[in-house]
Amino acid sequence: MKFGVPLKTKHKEILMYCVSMALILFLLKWLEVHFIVFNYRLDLFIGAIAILFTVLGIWLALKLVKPKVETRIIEKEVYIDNSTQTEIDEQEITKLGISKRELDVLNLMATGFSNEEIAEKLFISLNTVKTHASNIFLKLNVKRRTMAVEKAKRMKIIH
Amino acid sequence: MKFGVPLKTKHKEILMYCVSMALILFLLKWLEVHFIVFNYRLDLFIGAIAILFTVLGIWLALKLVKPKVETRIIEKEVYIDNSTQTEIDEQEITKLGISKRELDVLNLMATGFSNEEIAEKLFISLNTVKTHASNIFLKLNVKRRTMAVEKAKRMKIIH
DNA sequence: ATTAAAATCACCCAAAAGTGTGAAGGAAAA
DNA sequence: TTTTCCTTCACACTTTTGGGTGATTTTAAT
Repeated sequence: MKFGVPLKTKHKEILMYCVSMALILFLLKWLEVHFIVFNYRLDLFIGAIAILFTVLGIWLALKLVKPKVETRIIEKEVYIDNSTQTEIDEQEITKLGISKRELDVLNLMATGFSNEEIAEKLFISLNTVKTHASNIFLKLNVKRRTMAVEKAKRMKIIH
Repeated sequence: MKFGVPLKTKHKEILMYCVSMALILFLLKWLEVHFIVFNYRLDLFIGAIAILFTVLGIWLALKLVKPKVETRIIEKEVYIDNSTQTEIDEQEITKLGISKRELDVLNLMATGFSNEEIAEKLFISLNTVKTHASNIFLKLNVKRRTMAVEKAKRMKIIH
C-alpha cells in the first residue's frame, strides 16, 4: 500500500481514526449496557459493528491511499518538415500562462477535433473542454478556435 | 465514491464482500458459542470484529477505487519532404475539383476568419460563404473547418 | 446556341462552438 | 495554515457553423 499524503497528515488521519474508533466502541459499550436488547440480539449487534467498521475502513482507505495512476496515451501525428525544425517555445507557453491541460486541448484542436471528440479523448466532460477552450482564447487573445490554432502555430506553442 | 471497474466486475466484488462477511459473521457466531471466553470479554470480541472489518473495508476500497487517469499526448513524428515544402500542389487542387472561389474561402478560413468576416472580405453574402465552405468540406471529406484547414495544409493546398 | 460548371444567394433546421457565472476539490506554493 | 492556481463540471444563453434544398445568374466550353 502506498501513501500519497505527507507523513504528518497521514498520522493525523490515523490518529483521528483511532480516536473515532475508541469513541464508537465506547458508545457501543454504553449502548450495550443500557439496552440489553443487544444481548439478546448479539448477531444484529455484531453485524452493525461489522458494517460500521467496514464503512470506516473504506473511508480510511479512500483518505489515505494514493490512487493508482493509469496512463492513457493518445498519439498525435505531427508533420514536420526537415528544414524548418519547429521547436516548441516553452518560454512562450509559460509566459502566456497556458497550463498543461489547456495545451492538451489546444493540440487536439489543432488536429481538427470537435470539442466533443476532445472531451472523449481526454476523458473529461464537454463543459470542461469548453472552459479550457475559453481560457485558451483569452490567453491567446483570439475569438475562435481556428484563430487560436493559427496563432499558436505561429508562436510555436504547437506544431 | 466512484468506481473504475466495469459494472459486472463491481457487482462481483460487492457480492464477494457480502458472502465473505456472512461467512465471517457465521464463523464468529460459532466461535462465540464454543468459546464462552468471549462472553466474558465482549469488549475484546467487539474490538476484534471492528479491526477485522476495518481491514475488510480498506481492502474493499482498494479493490474498487477508480485509478487516476493521466492523459498524455505523444507525438508521432512524420517527416515530410522539404523540397516541395512551400510549393502549392496545384494538381491536388484540380484533382479534388476545388474551384478558385472555394480556395479563396479556404485560405481565409485557414487564417482564422469567421464566415461573416470572409463574406465581408470577399464581398459576398454569408450564405455564399457557407455554400463554398460546405463544398470544401465535401471535397476534402471533412466535417469541420478546423479539420479542413489541417488537411489542406497537409496536402499543400494552402500554406 | 446549348450545355455545363461555377458562383451567387435564400431559408430552415440542427449541431457545435463560445460566453458568463458559479462552484468544488486537489495540488503546490507561500 | 492559508492562499493560489489548476482542473473539473454545470447550466443557461448566444452566436457560429454546417447540412440540405432549391433557385438564379455568370462564365466557359462544346
